[in-house]
Amino acid sequence: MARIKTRERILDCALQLFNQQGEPNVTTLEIANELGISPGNLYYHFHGKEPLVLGLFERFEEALLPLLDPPLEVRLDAEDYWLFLHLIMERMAQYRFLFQDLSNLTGRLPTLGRRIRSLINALKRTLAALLASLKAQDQVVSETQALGQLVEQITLTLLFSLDYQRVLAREGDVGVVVYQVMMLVAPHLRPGARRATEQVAGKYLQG
Amino acid sequence: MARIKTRERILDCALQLFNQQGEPNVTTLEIANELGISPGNLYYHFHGKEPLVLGLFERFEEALLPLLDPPLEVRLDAEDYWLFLHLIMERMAQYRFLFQDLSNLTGRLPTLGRRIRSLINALKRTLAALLASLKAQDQVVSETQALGQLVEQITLTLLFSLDYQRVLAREGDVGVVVYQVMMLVAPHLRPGARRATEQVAGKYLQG
DNA sequence: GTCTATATCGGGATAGAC
DNA sequence: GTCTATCCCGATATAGAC
Repeated sequence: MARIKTRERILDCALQLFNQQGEPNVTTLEIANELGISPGNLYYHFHGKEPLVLGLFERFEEALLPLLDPPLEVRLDAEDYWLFLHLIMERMAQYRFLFQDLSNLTGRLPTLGRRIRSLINALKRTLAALLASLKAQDQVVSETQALGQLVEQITLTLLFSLDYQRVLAREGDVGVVVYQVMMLVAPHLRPGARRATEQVAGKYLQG
Repeated sequence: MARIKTRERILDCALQLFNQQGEPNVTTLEIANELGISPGNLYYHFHGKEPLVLGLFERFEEALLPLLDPPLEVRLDAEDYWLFLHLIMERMAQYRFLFQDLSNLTGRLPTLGRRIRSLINALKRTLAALLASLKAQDQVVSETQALGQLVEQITLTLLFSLDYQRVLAREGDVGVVVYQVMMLVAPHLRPGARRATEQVAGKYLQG
């Protein structure tokens, strides 16, 4: 049949509501009502909110993991780095509810916590590998200590910047996050690349 | 009488439990039990969790605001900046529950949201003023655009770094946050100051 | 697979005695 | 101010019919 399976529709709807209102503020009843199905039916597919969140996390993981296996053999430049970050952030923004209540979720669902940590570590490794590649080409001039810290800082920004924007009652734009990260990396680039990046960053903010 | 007023004891206890377990995971009943008073009594003093959170926020505001009125007339150097950040972070850490569920809290309690935003803005102004002062003394070399972004980045870090550490199942140390911010500012310092800072930062991480 | 109806449970609110 | 006892409600869980 052409109709999407109910299970998938539930996940889609839950994702939407979670993202809009925050996971703790959405009840299973609301999800059922929004979908026009009964609470009992929803319970048939997902025994509560917990498995729902886990189900959505699996989707997220599937979407993100392929990106964390970057083709390092090719020669890349700073532009590629921004593109890469943009793709990451887009996927994270699609599941932004996961990051709005990160400590809470990871605290309540230890399984989720472990898997998220492992995902974050994969992300850090990738970010570090790409930076190392840029350094090997002399695009990046900073020392290793500083770069290690830079990776931490980029990760922090990717994880929490949308949240930060929301707290400040701003729109929550992926472009802004990428801009922030560009400005974060810029001081570590060699002077020429640095100026170029700061200019591109300014344009990025509008688009 | 020598005994602390019940109202204050409730606030103290709530703060402790909120910080340990996260505000959403603590019930008024738990607080009452922990204190050895009845739920009814607690309700007599605070009609629910909402006024409790507000009450704690007021305390936090009182503790932080004096710090956000820095003596800009005196000549300061980078060292003073780190000390200042350290003091800020210590106070924030004392009320860390506020930042563990920031979007949630500000979403649920619009009043709190407004006041937190205003506090964040005061913080940003102060951070910017101090950076400008360092720039006036040629300690800082970056352009204004970059410095504006740096303020955003420092703010983000102060607000979310403890949370980040918690998600990674680390200890949640104020020193680590200050270290992160130092490494964030370092690339904007003139070469001499930069090296000095990176060295001090390394030591800071242990202490 | 999907529905309706009901049970359960936990947290918050509240009355009234002391 | 503080206690005990109870009520209320929203959310989740579950049984059983269709």
